[in-house]
Amino acid sequence: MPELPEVEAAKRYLDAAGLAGRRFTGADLRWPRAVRSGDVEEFVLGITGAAVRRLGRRGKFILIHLNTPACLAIHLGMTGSVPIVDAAEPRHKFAHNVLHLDDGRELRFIDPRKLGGLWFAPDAETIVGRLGIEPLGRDFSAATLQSRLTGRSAPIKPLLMDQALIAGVGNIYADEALVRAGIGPLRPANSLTVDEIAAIHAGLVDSLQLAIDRLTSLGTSGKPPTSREETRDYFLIPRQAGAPCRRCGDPVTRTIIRARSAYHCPTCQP
DNA sequence: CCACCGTCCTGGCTGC
DNA sequence: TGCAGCCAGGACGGTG
Repeated sequence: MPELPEVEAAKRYLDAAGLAGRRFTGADLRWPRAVRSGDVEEFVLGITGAAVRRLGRRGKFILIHLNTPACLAIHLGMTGSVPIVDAAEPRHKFAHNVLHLDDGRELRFIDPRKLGGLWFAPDAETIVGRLGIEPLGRDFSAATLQSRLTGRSAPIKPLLMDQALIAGVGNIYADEALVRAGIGPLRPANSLTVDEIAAIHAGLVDSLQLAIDRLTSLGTSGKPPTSREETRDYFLIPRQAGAPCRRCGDPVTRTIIRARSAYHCPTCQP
């Protein structure tokens, strides 16, 4: 479930928790398969002793830039979270992997369904270099979106979720962008007009920014935001078939597109 | 380029 | 109440 807004909120949480400037003193990897960058030994050796220079985000990846100057990256998958807690605190059942800090705290990677992951690489580009454009970046415009969609005959929704095309958009915000634009998820990308693409662009930017504003207004104290309960009521499209569309009140429809649940309002999105 | 499949995982749900 | 079985979800690799 964490998509760009939730990952951004998690990154801001880590910033607020004072991760920058801290040094990793070691790692306890009880679920080593979470390390996706290859060698687990290399991961542990790479971060141990390294200090955090600054935090960043690219798509759905949290980037922890080190002073070495390698990079540690975290992907939350669907159920991941990254609280920083005192090492003495009892460990959560699913806190399989723990990175020790030099101030007596630890960064715990909690991930019940184990779809998230950890990366270590000499530089961030190695990890996130293949990602597409940042939808909240300066160079993401209706025109750039259009150029990236030209010649594509696939339905628009899975294209919006293609990380190599646009970084950070997942199932929920793709649906949100499309309902804002009034466009059905199955519309072939090459059938969209310039105005429709502009509406999708605006819908994407609006829904992502609104979610970030909401998540961060909840405050960064305590545990990282988990999104679900916190944003669910603010989605235009309820994620339940038959539930009323928040815009027109008509029941929304659930469609399976590429093995993903797509919710849309047949009235608002003809 | 497009579509589909399997893989990773387990909490939470449905149906019997 | 118990239990079996399915499903969701993101990314990636493979096949046609």
